[in-house]
Amino acid sequence: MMQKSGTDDKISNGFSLQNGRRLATTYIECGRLREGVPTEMTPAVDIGGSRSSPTRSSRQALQVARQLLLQQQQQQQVSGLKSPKRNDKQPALQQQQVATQQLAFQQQLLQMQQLQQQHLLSLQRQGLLTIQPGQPALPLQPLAQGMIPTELQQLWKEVTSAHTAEETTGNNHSSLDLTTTCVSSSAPSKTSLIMNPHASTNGQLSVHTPKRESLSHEEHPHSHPLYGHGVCKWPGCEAVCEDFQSFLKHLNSEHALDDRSTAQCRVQMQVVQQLELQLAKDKERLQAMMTHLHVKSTEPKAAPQPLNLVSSVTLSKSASEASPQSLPHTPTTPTAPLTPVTQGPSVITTTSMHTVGPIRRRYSDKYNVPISSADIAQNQEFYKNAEVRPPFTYASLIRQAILESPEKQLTLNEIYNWFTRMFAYFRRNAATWKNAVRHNLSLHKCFVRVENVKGAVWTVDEVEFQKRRPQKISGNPSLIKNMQSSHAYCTPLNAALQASMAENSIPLYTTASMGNPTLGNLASAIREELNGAMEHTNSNESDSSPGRSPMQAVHPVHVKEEPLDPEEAEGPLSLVTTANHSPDFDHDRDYEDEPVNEDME
DNA sequence: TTCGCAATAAACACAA
DNA sequence: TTTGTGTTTATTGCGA
Repeated sequence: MMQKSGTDDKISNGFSLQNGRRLATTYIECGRLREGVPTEMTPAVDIGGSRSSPTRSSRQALQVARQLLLQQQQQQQVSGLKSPKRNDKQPALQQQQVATQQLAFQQQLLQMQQLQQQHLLSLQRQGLLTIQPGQPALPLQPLAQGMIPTELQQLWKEVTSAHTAEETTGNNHSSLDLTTTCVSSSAPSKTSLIMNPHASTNGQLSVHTPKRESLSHEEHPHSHPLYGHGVCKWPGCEAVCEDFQSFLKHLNSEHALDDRSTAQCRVQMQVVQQLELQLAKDKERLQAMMTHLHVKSTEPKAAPQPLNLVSSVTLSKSASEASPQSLPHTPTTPTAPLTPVTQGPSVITTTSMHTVGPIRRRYSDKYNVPISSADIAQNQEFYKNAEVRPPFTYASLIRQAILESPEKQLTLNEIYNWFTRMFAYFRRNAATWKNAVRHNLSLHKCFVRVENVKGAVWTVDEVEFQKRRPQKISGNPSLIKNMQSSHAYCTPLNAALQASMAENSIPLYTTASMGNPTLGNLASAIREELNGAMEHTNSNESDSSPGRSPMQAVHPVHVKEEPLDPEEAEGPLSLVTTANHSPDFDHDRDYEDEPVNEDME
């Protein structure tokens, strides 16, 4: 998911081979120099304005402008080779020119400051950017450095015109689109600029679908990240290009490697940097949240935790620090993952999951719930990509696999395939879990072997399976109450996320990832736990009498998606049954069955 | 402490 | 003989 393609490097490489590299190099070097202290990228010109008052910023901007102009004067006096604009006119003329430019430049700086402040505010308002104390604002200084006033003037003209046009047209991505505001096309040139294809598409940052962008670019020789729908997608350009050839021509002529393009590129880099920074911060926040939740859930006891999502994270992080005894590894050699797990939507890096080899572990009985398909879309991608052990018993997983099949029966091999398909975790240590699968199939009476024309298939005896259910949460009132409140809290959230997912026909994690990638999982996990608790409470009443309707016997019971009255926890529960293949899941059935949820405690 | 369950490991039998 | 499938037993850990 992370397009860690190294924006700096790409652009740096591109620039270093092209004309006009001076500016680019200046910027890159600037960035490198400031790498260690990103929060001080703009010590003088804090265009973020989140910390300094406008007055102060203006004063600082003026100081910077003066310094820049003085530097330029000195350079012109000393060498006189650097700037193409520099001529050999008399010093008086120069000074007059400089004085004029100085005024304009100062104004430009101020205006740019204000403009970028507006953008930042807009970003902040929409939650796309969080500038915290100590976090760098968009650095203006690198932008200003190395640019001569006339260039800035032109750039500023373009910026303001584009920005005005954008505002009047109500461009809905204006908040993100700092780069769009920076350009219109009019510069001559000769060489093409290597842009990071991940960085921008039509001025919009392709943070959500970077892979698709790059792939399409590679797969189709005539596709280009900067070209689409017959339009040049160079930020702010949108020139109509009849075909790809004319686009290339346009690209080479209008967006060549000159100072203007360089400046645009740098602005884009800044935008990307900010977004990456923000992403990193959100990731960190998520980790902290998960760690916190895990810690809270294990505070009362020091026993080793089941290797679920949360514990995986914390274990992997603390494994080296904590006592090794807490993780009873088996003597078997930990095998490397058979298939490299793609960095999916999950923010949990898979590398952090690999550290735990085959471990003798067991899950809390509370996980022994039948897998509901209601929230499966939210977790399928997660378990498919993240090597996280699904918090379900083998029996539950096998049952789910079988029930998902069109004929409610699977061969052993098909069950294997389901496991590997649905869970990255089961793509390694095959011998172990396959043995466990076979063991479970044989052991549990709920799995019935049926001789078929094509061999033996396995089916599920739901009545038998349900008999196992009372093992779970034994109706601990406080626990149920706890989960109920959680459920009541999460239900609206989950419902909203699901609605969003349904609207967009996309997995929920994608939608959720805009805000918090794990909310969907968390909500569903809590809900599933609640379902399990409720079901058990219910089954305690009904299990003794197997007079359930076939539907109830076959399909897991679900708590109605409404905030529950806490008082109901110990009393009769309002329950509705949900078909295993609910309509809201059917649209996902193509993908290959379903994953399970409850990935978090 | 006991009991039941689940995970894991391993041995074994059988068939293709 | 190898491999896959199926069964069974033993051990361990956890929660009730």
